[in-house]
Amino acid sequence: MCETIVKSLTDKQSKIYEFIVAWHMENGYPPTQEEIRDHFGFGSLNAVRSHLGLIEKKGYIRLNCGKARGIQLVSLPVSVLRKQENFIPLLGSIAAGVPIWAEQNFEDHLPIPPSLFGGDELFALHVFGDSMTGAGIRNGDIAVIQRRDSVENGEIAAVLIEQEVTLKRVYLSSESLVLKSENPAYEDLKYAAGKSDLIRILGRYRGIVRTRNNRYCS
Amino acid sequence: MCETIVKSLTDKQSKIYEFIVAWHMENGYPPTQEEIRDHFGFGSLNAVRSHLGLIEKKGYIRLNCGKARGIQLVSLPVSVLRKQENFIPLLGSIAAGVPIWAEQNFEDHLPIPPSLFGGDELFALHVFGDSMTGAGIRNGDIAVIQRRDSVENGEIAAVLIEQEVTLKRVYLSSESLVLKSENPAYEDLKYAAGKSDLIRILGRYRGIVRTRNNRYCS
DNA sequence: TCGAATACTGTTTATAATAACAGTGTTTAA
DNA sequence: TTAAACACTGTTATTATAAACAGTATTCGA
Repeated sequence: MCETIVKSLTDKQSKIYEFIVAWHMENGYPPTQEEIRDHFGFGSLNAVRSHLGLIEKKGYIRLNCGKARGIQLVSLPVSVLRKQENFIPLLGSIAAGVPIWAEQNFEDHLPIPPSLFGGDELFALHVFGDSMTGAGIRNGDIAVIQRRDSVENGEIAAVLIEQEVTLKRVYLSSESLVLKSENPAYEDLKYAAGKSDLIRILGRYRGIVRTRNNRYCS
Repeated sequence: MCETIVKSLTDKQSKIYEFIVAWHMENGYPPTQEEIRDHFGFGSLNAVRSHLGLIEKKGYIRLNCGKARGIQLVSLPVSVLRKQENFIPLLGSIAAGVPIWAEQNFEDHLPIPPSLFGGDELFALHVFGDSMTGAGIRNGDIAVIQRRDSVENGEIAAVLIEQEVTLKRVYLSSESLVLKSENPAYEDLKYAAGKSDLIRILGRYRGIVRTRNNRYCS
């Protein structure tokens, strides 16, 4: 397959891209350059045009020359078409220090409506290892997580520990944070209250999807 | 809310509607009236316009007056939504002696494309009890099953035993059929080869879906 | 500190696309 | 059998939209 080199967008470009996506979801077709201009309050169409050109160069859209509303969303055409409410984003390895929704974290989309897991801000992760087998979560499962900065005591959460994402049961007291696996072979991880910034809670566990071959292939 | 009365489309209208949907999926934006005209070989734009007007009146699309490519697909029509490729039927209690696909067995539809579980003839079942916890299948999970009359030795299958559906690991030899639970608390079920017609294999286990509250609410 | 990339304003031109008017057969159901 | 709804042709006007040209100010990394 040909590799697509997807460069990261600047803030402005990102906002314009997001607007196009949002408009498309809202209206069922892409905005015109003028509609983009009006939304951002530009005085000139060329502000839009030059941005679109750059966004296209970076591989996020395709401009169909001469066609009205000829903006194709390259990377997520399907998700936009069938609307985000029908998909749960599947994140790959999550880079530390990067917002979780950052483009670079996305790996794929599970064609499952989030409503099935009863929540918004859902994402999915591959589960590696057997640290949560006691909770019926196994190596290769896809865990569905709801984005949260904190969770209830005793809840299972996706946590980012030293660049790695794992599922743990979280117990937080005034003096310490304890992460328990549901597998006797694993030891609890304890963090003094002060040190708890070493870990980052990504969200709360909401469920799993397990397919035959333990992996999702589209 | 106001009820929309969706009338059925004529053949021609249906073809045009389908074309719009297909074009949209292909290109990421709707076709223009001219593009529709060209596709159907009409000599006049008004052929298209009048059709679109009728399709709109019947509630399938919305025409955004004056806007280029202003065709909104209003409701993913039931025909598309209901398409089997987007759903896995969730069967309730399965009545003995009745074909598994019988209407009366249907309880709901999981809005998950069967392709995710890599197969056809898929259906889903609620899992009751903890007989398969050793395989990471827990009470309340939804098991995805592929309709089969027989399964490989050692595979997990949905079997109908005395009016009840359960998941078991199936071992078949020339003289007997053994159904094993993955939980030491349960004893194996053994059937002499002759008696094996007491049970009925419904299909092979393909995966599970587990939602927060252990049940699916639509 | 200097060039390259970015983020714009302003104007004009060309064309893509819809709307509106005026018709003709053909099917379909009361 | 007779409207009413459907399935079209043909033409022209109008507007929605993109493209092209010519610039300026700002940010940012080497």
